[in-house]
Amino acid sequence: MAEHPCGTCRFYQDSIWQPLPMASASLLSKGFVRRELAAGETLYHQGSGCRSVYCVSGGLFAIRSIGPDGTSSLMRLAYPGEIIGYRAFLKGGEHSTEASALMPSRVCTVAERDARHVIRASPAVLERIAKRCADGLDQCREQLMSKETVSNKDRLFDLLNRLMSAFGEEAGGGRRVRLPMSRQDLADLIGVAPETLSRLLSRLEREGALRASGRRIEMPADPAQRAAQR
Amino acid sequence: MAEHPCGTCRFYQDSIWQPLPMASASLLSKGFVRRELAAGETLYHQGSGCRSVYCVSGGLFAIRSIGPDGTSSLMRLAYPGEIIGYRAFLKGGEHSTEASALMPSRVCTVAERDARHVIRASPAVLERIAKRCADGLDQCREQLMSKETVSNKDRLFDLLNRLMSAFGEEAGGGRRVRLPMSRQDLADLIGVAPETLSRLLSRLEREGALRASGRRIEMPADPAQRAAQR
DNA sequence: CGCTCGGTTGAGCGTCCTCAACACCCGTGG
DNA sequence: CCACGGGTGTTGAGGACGCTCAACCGAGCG
Repeated sequence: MAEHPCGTCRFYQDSIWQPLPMASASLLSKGFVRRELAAGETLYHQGSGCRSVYCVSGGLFAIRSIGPDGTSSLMRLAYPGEIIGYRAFLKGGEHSTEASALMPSRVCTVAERDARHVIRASPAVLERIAKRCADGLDQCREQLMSKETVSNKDRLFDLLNRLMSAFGEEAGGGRRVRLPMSRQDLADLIGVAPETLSRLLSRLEREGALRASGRRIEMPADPAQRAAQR
Repeated sequence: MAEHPCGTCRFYQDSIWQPLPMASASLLSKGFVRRELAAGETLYHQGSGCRSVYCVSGGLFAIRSIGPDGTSSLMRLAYPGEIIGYRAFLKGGEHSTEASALMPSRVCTVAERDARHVIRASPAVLERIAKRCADGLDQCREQLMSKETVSNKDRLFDLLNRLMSAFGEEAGGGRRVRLPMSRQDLADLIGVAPETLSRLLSRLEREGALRASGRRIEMPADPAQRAAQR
């Protein structure tokens, strides 16, 4: 019989497609596509109108905004478990950003048509999508807030910590990670010029919070906490 | 018979409660309360859990965030036509901000219970609320964006223009408005220290974009445009 | 009168931006 | 093998902007 397509997913219990009555589940299965993306591949383009709902189930996505002059800037990251593309789905317009994989990644896709079918049959799904949207709003406001209250250096440190805990590995009394993005992207992410980012990294390094060499970042296990505490 | 409670509202055509089948409309009427607030009155408190959905139908509301240390800061304004309180409604948690009237104002309130009843009967309403949430998200990102790209002076000018067109009046070859908030609030709104706000105003004045005296702001009609163009 | 409160003005300072030069990595091509 | 060039990242100098602290001003009020 129709198993729930998210049944084996690591994020099943928090899935927006769950719980679902049997009939809706088989409806969902029809429109459900699991997709692997190589690093650099783009999932959807800014301005495109293909309004699927995507659930990141592995890897990392860059949500970029492309200015009228062609320059693009990394606005935020989407980690496994996050829903992306819901904004265009809810508003029914075009995507206002583009999403591309920063490392080999996987998404589960439900095409707009099918998603709307499922929602018609099970309105609770829409409720859960709306909740994700409200979460996104909270995050955005949080970001706006921290921009005023937290120093760029600290925000960079927080970001690196987040990446470290998501993708890092243990390495002799500390952790190590290979950053999946360029300095330029890193700079965009915390909202600073690349030169400034470089200097912030130097400062963190001088303070003993980390060691950086190219895209390799190492952080001492406990000492970093103590040093960063200051 | 049960008229639609929003029927006579200036924002009826964009109402989230519209269109609605007759049966749902009378359901809505039951939970529908129009409320007048005096300047300074607060609509809901941060941390409170009474999750009505509010529609601003007149006046102006301040959405404030109150820090753990008791200091409050004006995060954003809610103009007539906007829905507020939907975040707590969607997430089912407490309000993360407080809303208070900056001038004599009016809101239309639908209590959580009744709102959920209406939604159960007419899921399209939830869809419209979700859309408003996505709008809010867009606005928030827009704000984040403009923070990086637009100077504080220009952002202040834009804000004053917005207030001017919402609440200003014609006055001898220009427009005039009485600001419904303190300098501190104005400063919070554009994310700047009060001293800096004062200087920004001086600069705008020196450039001929406006004349400010206390809470009175005057803007020349066309010359301002030309002067601001520079 | 003197108080407080909101607002303005001034001085000093830190941070970040811009522009520019330079260092480095790694490919291609001689 | 080495020279070259582009892309990427770092470093330096100079300047703009906003923050903080502090003094001051004016209005409203006991």
